[in-house]
Amino acid sequence: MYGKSDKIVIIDGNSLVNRAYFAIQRPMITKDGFYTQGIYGFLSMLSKIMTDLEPTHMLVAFDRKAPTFRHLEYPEYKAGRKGMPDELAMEMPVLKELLKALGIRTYEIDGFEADDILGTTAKLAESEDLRCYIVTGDKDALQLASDKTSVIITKKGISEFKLYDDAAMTEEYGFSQASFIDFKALKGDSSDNIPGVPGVGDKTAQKLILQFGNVEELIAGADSIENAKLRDKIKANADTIRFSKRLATIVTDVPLDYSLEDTRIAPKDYPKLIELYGRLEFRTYLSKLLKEKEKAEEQLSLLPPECTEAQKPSEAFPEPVRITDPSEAEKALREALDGLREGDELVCSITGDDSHLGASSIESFSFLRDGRLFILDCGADACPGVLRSAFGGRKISLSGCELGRLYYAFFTNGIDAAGLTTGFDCSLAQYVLSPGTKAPMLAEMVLESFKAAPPEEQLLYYVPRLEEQQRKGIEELDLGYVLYNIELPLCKVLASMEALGVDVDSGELKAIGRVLKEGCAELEKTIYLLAGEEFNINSPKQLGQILFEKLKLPGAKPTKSGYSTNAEVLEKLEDDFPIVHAVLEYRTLSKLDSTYVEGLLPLIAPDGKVRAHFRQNVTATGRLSCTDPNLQNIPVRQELGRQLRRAFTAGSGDYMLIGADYSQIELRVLAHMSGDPTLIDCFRNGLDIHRETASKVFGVPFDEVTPQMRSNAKAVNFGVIYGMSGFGLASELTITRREAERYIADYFKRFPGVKSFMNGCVDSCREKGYARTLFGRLRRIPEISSRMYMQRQLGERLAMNSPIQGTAADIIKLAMIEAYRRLESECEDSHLILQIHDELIIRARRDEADKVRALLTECMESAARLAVRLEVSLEEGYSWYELK
DNA sequence: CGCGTCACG
DNA sequence: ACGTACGTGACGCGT
Repeated sequence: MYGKSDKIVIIDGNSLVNRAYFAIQRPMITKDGFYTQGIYGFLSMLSKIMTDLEPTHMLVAFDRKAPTFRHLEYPEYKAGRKGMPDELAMEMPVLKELLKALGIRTYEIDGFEADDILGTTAKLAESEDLRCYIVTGDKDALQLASDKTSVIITKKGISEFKLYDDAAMTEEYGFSQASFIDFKALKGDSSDNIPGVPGVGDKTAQKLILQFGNVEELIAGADSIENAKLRDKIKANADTIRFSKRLATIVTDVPLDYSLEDTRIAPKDYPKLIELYGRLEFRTYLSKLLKEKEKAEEQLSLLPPECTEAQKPSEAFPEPVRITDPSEAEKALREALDGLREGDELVCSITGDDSHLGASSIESFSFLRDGRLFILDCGADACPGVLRSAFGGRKISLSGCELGRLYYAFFTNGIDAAGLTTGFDCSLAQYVLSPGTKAPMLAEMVLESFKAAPPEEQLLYYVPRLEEQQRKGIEELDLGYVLYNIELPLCKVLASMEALGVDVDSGELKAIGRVLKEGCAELEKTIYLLAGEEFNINSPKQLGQILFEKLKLPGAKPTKSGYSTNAEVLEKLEDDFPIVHAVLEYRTLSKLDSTYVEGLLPLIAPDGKVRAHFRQNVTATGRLSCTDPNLQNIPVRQELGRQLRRAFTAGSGDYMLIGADYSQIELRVLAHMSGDPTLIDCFRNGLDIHRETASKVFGVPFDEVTPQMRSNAKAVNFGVIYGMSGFGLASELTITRREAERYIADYFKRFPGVKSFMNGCVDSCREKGYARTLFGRLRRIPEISSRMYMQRQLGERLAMNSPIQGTAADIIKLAMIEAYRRLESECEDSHLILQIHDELIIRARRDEADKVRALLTECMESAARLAVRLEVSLEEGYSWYELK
C-alpha cells in the first residue's frame, strides 16, 4: 500500500517541547516579552528529525488537561508532578499554529495521553504497512517498538537522539522491548506515581525480568525466588504489580478522527510561516525559509509569480531610478546633496566587496531623494570616482544600516569622509535596543517590522520607516545618549581604525614561528618517549587516555568526552610527572604558533597590514569585539608570548606607537557608582588599590600588607567586579569556600557602599528585567527571574557585572570619539589604530608625539567625570612589544 | 558544528 | 544535591 520510502514519524509533542524548554539554557524572549525557547527547541528537534528521517507522514500528539482513564482509576496517577511552567504553557498554542503552517497534523483528545495517540497511530501505520518512527523523551514508549516501528528517545540537549531497536534495548537493559512494561510495573515510576513493588529498583527489577520474562510468570513462579524478603514482597504485591502494568500500558485503540492519509505532510504555508518566524524572532529559520521559498518558487517557475502579502508593500514605492553612466550618476548625486537642508539625512547604502585583505570595492551607491530610490550602478571602476567628486568633503549626515561598512569603503577608496556624520544607523539602533543578541540583517529587520520582503536593492525604501520606529523605541527606553552620543559617532572612528590597519612584520612573525615549531618538535619527541607511543597531543581525548588510562596518573576528572586535561588539572601534576610538564609547555608553544603565527599570516594584506574588524554590535555589555584577526588577545602575560608583539610595529621609522591604558578603570567605576566612601578614599590616597584594599580588609596598616595579602585582595577586587561567589573566589585562590566567604564578608563589612550597590543592582534588575550603565546602556537579563537556581544566580552576577564592565566600555568609547576628533583637527598623520578594552594605541608620526601624548591623556582622563580620577599611563615604542 | 582549550581585558 | 566567578575569539579535534 505504501512505498518503501514512505514513512511516518509520530511525535509526543508534550514530551519534546518540555525537553526543548529545559534543554535550552538561556531563556529566549522576544522584544514583546513572549517566551520562545520551547518552540525554538521543538523546531530544532523537528528539523533534525526531518533531515535525518525524511518522513512523508507526520503526526504530533499532545496531552489534554482533562483526566485520563488512568487518573479515573487511580487518582494518584502522576500526582505530585509539576505542570508545565506558565511561560511554556503560553507557547503551546503558537507551537500548534506553527505545526499547522508547516503542514503537520496535530491531535489531542480528552481522556487519553499523547502516548496513547502514539500507540494507536503506530498500530494503524503497521496495519497499513507504513514504516513508523516514534519520537519521545519518555521511555514508556519503548513498549511500542516492533519490526515496523522504531522508537527514538531524546537523549540530552536538543540534538541527540537514540534509536531503540532490539539490540539497543538488550544492550541497555538486558531484555528486549517486549519486557519493558513488565520491568516498569515492578520498579514503579516515581514521576508518574506508578507504585511498583516497594524496595524494588532498577537492578532487582532487571534481574527478575531476566529470570522470569514477564510479571505473570513472575507471580506464578514467585515461590522459586530465593531471597525470602523479596519473595514475600512479590507475593504481597501481586495485584499492585498487575495494576502498575495496566497503568503503564499504552492504549492502542484511541478513537482517532483521522486516517493515515490525513497525516501526509502538506505543503508549507509560507506567508504564515514568515509571519510566525518574524513574530518569534527566529532569524536563522526565517532566512532559511526565505531561501527555501525562493527555490521552491523557482522550481515551480510560476508565470507571473503569485504575489503574496509579504511582497506587496514594495509596490507602494516608486520605481527606483537606476543610473549606470558615471557623469549622470555624479550629477544626480550632486543635485541630491545640494537639495539637502540643515538637519536632513541622506539615506544611503553601498554594494561591493568588503574585504579587509585586498582593497574593498564600491560597485554601486544608492540613496533616497524625495522618497525616490536612486541606484548609482556604475561599477567598481567608476563608482569611487563619482563619490569622491560628488561628496568632496561636504558636511552631510547619513542614515542607513551598517554605515561602518560604508565608511570603511570610503576610507579605503580615498573618498573624503571628514564631513560625514552618522545621523542614524538601524543596525546600531537594533544593537542598543537589544545588545548581545545575534545582529539581524536589514532584510530581516524589515521583514520583522513590516512583514515585507522587498528585493535586496530596494531595502533602502524601508530605512526611514525603520528609523522612525527605532527612534521611538530608543526614546521609550531612554537609550538616546548611548545611541546618539556614543555608538553613532563611534562607528566612523572604528571604520577609520580598520582601514588604517596595523603593520605586521611578517619576517619577524615567521622567525618566531620557526622557534615555536622547533620547540614543539622537541617536546613532541619527549612526550612520545615518556608516553611509550605516538599520539595526537592536540587531541584532549587521546591525551586524556594516555595520561589517565595508560599512565594511570592521579586526579583524573571525567568530562563528557573523556578526561579534563586543562591547565588547571595538569599544573597539579606538573612537578611530579615530567610528561605533564612537557605537555603543558607543548600546549603553550602550539597555541602560540597555530593561533598567532599561522593564524595571523594569511590575514596580512599585500601592503603588510592586518585590518581587523572592530565589531560594534556583538557584546552584551557594550564592549567592542575584534575579529580576523582578534587583536584584543595578543599574548602579553608571559614573556614568550609577549615576544609576538615585536611583529606589530609602527611600519616606518618616522612613526611610533603610543599606548595609553586606564589604570583600574572598572574599580574606579565601581567606586563612583557605589559611592562607597572607603573605596573612593582608597583611590584618592593610594597608588596601589590592591594594597589599599588588603589593608582595609585585613585590618593592617598599609605598610604591613604582605605580598600574599595584596594578591588575595586583588582576587577579591576582581571577584567584586564579577559578582563574586564564595565558590569562585575559593577556586581562584585555592582556599576553602569557608575562607573565601570570610574574605567576602570582611570586604563587604569594610565597603558597605559596595554591598548596597550590588544589592541595588540585583533588585533593580529583578524588577525591570535589565541592568544599566552610568550612561544608560541597557542589558536585558531574563535569567534573573529564571526558576532555575543556577540561571538565577548567573542573572544576579550579570546584574552586578554588566553596569561596571559596560560603564567602562562607555567611557573608553567616549574617549575614542574625542581623541579621533582632536587627532583629525590637531595632527596631520597620527591616528588611533587599536582599542583593547581599557587601552588605546595610536600610530603617531614622531614629530607629533608630544601632541599625541598630551591629547590622548586628556581625552581619556576627561571622558567622564567620576567621584575618583580616571588615571592613564602612557607607553611608547616602535613595536607593540615595547609598550609595557 | 559543538566541545575543550587557552589567549586577552 | 546541585555546580557556579564577568566579557570576548580562534584553534584543533572529532562527530
